[in-house]
Amino acid sequence: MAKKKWYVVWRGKKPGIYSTWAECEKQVKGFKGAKFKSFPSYEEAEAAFNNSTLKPEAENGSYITESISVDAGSHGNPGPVEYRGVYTKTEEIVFAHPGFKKGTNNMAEFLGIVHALQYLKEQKSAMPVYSDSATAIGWVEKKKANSTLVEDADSREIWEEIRRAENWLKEHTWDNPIYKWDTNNWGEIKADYQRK
RNA sequence: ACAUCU
DNA sequence: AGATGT
Ligand SMILES: [Mg+2]
Ligand SMILES: [Mg+2]
Repeated sequence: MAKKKWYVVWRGKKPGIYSTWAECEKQVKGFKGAKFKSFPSYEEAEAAFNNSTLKPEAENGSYITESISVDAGSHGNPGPVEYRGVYTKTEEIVFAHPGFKKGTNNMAEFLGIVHALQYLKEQKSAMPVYSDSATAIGWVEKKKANSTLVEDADSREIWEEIRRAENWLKEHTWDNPIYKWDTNNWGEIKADYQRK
């Protein structure tokens, strides 16, 4: 038989350090997104539990429910695209674009974030905006959508909207932080179209 | 590789 | 299995 092990549960029903697999399993079974690992000594387990930075998939805290979450949907990529924003806490849809004839996933993710900033500025709200698109968040920060989509008759509409959005970003300020939605730890963003 | 879209 | 992006 192997030597005694210690079990750290970072995310489970009750996070903590457990001395038996049975106890650990109790905290972890049926808990979506559970994070746990065994250690050969209590010292190592304690260090790992406290040093949340050196965990397998380090994660701290959760998301802010008082926020807007945006997401894009498409039928093919490139293809017809749309975006929408929801109130994270309730999943209530607060805005939705009817769709563009042809665009890319990243263009629609970008337009969704910008629309959220415009909407929240109008509401005089500084609540955060969540997006699961690292690409689109980067484009908003640079105020430049670096899409490779060729502009033709079908994509002209979205390209014009992209230019309007870039111009709006350059001409306005906002107080809303834009955060990356951590899909791996939190599941699909609340604005997701559930097509996958 | 990472983050997305089908 | 394919495309959009850093
Ligand atoms: Mg998305
Ligand atoms: Mg989605």
